[in-house]
Amino acid sequence: MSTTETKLAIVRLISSETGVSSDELLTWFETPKQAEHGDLAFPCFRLSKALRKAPPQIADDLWHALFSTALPVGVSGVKAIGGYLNFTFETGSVIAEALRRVLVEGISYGSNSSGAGQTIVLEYSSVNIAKPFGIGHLRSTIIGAALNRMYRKLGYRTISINHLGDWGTQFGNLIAAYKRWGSEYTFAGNPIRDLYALYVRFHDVAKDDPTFEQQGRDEFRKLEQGDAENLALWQRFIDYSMQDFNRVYGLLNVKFDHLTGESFYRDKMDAVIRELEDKHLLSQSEGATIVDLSAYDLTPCLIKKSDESTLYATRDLTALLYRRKTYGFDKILYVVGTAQKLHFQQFFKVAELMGYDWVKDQAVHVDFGWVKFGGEMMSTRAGKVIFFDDVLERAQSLAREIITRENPDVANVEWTAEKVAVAAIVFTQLKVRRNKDVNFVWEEALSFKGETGPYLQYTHARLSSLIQKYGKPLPDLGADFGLLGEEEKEVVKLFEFYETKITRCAEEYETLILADYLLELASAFNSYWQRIRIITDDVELTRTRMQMAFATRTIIADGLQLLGIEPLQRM
RNA sequence: GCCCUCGUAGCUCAGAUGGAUAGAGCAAGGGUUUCCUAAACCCUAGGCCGCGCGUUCGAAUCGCGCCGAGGGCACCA
Repeated sequence: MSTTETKLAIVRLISSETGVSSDELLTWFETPKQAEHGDLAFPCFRLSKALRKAPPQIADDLWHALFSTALPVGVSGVKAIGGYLNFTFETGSVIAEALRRVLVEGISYGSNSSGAGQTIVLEYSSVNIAKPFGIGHLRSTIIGAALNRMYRKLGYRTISINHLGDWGTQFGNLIAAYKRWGSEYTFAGNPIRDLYALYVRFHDVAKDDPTFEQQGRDEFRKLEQGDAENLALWQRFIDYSMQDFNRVYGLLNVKFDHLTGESFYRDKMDAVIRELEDKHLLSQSEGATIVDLSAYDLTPCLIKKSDESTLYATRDLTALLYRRKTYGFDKILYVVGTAQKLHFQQFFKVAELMGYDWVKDQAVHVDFGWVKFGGEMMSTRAGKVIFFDDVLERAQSLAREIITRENPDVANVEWTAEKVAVAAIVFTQLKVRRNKDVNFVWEEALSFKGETGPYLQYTHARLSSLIQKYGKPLPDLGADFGLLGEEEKEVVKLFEFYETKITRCAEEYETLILADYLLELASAFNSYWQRIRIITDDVELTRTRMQMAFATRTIIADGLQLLGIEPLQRM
């Protein structure tokens, strides 16, 4: 008897009593918020209007009519509490069904083929060349990469793109700065710090010296016209930057299918501008070429500056159409900060006006809030940033300290400390809702207790050493699941939600849902582990309990992997 | 000025489609280790869910208004 069949049996009974269709009733079920209320709750509130009775009365009456004398198969108890009819399932059947599935499906548990045949393009990270990897860039990178993995788990074909900020006036600025001060820097070791120093220095001088600012623009024009020296410098800046970014991507275990930045669309914009012209969408305003969007309560979308050069929107529009043609996606997600919301609304609308109706429901700006520090915005220009490297370094040395103190026989301490540090950093970004601004607090980033990445890794590591100690092959489907009871049920009953949680993440572009679930599962297991001794003299009982432990580890390992966190064997 | 987002415990955050006594973690206080990792576990304390009005049998959740914080609003990206 499976729980789904039990649900059907319950629904049929209620349907015959109330006249509401079984299909309708099935969608009403809820999971009680408190365990002692049971496994399944049927809320009677929606019946109160039709029956003209108070919900608690309805629950009571239904109980008397249907469940006071006999129980449906698989149900061990029914109680009417408040306006709810609460069902408790027979422990054995719940556990056996959920546990067996995890053990049989292993690492593919939670996956499905709901996305089969569909392609999703994800644009994320999109870092700016010549700027160091700040803690703010992390959000796009981490959220995007996690969503990418989840979509793949659900059977989608995904294409990930790092839309590098590798074109624009700032490169002229950098070239101008390089030509003036370049000889003072070595660009060895950590070349991006030198580039960043040039960047800050340029803005510092340019703010009082407009001729320097003009030099920057001139250098960019030369770059656009194909000046060999400037092109070579530009390429060097990219190489330096990518060297550094690739190191960070390696640490975060983030990969991209394409590194097509803004410069990639340089020679593709003319065709799009011509198309806009042909479709009579362009107009002149204050010397610039725009698409007027006032009919849609939007400010105009700038296509060309008054000096004929292109803008951000032109490049993004071009990229959108190029990707559509090249990848034929069913959906395209832009994991970009919420500050650019208007920009996305604008060029999406322009594409729509060009006749690309699919934009309406296939192009999505997955926006996210700021990473603030001390309640303030971080700004690269003002030099007010927290660098990824600095956070990593501090977190790693703290992790190293704890490992050597708590578990001195861990073999590869440095490697482990790095993985723990990354887990802490990554998880803080994934465990809050996207649209919230998050405050970066050192104390929190360097905490490995409670709701953190290291907590999940720790749970995984304990499970791993338990499994190692047990030493026998797992999974073992011959174990007698009937030996498991109420204690195990608290853990096992969470298993069945895994797939739903991943699906919800994918639907809402929200990593928090999975992050939160993994914490709940880990916490349930840790609580169990504290109370119950798993490996005992009772061979058969040990055998079944180990199945539960193994299944728990399977889900935690898979979930961590989806989020981009290394599940550790020891720490 | 117009538009968008946010406001829940001292701090950081959960509370999907309105529903049971609003939940975690950190910090604070107390406790647990002859035994599978104490980065754990258990207990205590801590709340006019920014304020007001409205819709509803029922509102942290929906609507309107106000207050507060942040962001965006033409040649940066």
